[in-house]
Amino acid sequence: MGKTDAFLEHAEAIERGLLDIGRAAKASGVSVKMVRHYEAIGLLRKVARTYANYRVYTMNDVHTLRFIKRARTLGFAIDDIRELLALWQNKSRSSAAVKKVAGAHLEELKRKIVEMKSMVATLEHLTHHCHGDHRPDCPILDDLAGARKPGA
Amino acid sequence: MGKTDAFLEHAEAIERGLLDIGRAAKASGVSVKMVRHYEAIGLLRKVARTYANYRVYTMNDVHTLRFIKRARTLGFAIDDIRELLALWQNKSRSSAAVKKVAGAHLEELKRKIVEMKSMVATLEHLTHHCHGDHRPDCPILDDLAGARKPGA
DNA sequence: CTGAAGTCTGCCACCATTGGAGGGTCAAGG
DNA sequence: CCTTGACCCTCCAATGGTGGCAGACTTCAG
Repeated sequence: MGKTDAFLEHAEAIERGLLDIGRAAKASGVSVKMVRHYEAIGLLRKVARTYANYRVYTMNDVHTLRFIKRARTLGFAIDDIRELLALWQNKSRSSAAVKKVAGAHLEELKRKIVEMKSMVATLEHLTHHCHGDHRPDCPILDDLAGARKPGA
Repeated sequence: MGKTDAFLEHAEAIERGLLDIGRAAKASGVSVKMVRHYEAIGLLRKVARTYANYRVYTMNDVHTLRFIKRARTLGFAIDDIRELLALWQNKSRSSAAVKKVAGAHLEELKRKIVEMKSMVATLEHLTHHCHGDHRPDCPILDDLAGARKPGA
């Protein structure tokens, strides 16, 4: 508070343990592109800049980026992550609120898996019955064309 | 060939068993929007028009739309469908070519399922250990924040 | 001083689909 | 004839998350 906020020259910032965007990206596993993007959409605070307008990150920012990265890896959507970040930073949160977000995502994942498994089942059935040779006859195309098992 | 191609007035077209886009959409299960889109990207031929510039579809077009619809339901990408449609319409195709497209898609689906299952496993583990009550302590946030089982 | 590597902003592309704006057309009924 | 409502038309934009490129500037090492 007392000290001026905008000291900030690149070399000096690095010396003081701060990171430029490249280092922050490497340290968090998020691409430089996405680091900027997350800032643009308000997932990450607007970070400080050097005189040359370079972004300057603290280790705290890197933690946030890692949090985002991990959440993305678990398939959370950006808006979910926005909420999770808010909960993370809110020390009077309830774990129920967190569990609710995770639970909804979990259900969505399961729903999608069921859907894809159904596709897989159908496709495996069809490919199993497809000769896969030089001849044109193909149950896969028959199915797509709407032929429903002529024998059944 | 002999007869002029562009008779085409709306009422007459309908009488002759042709369909306007709304009917074609309903008959195929594809939305009106997407019917136009599929034409725009060359998945469906450029259909004829009435004098008033309304699109006119044949039952053949409806079959194609159903084919596309079914393929999308099975998760095929547009470019895959483009290829499948070409194979469908090519009577000297080899079933092997069809099987190859389906097989690649199948593998991709399986890959995604494995990926999502891994997410589900992690999330279920975490939510299982989350109290989900008024207290702030939450293993889900701990995981996202990078805390790796302090006990282990 | 020069060159390479890093950073800045801004814009476009992907994929499939939906939505809207702003207009024309068709059919039914007054 | 005129209105009304349900169609249809085209064009444009947005979604979500990421990558890529262009043109300009900065930094740092040789």
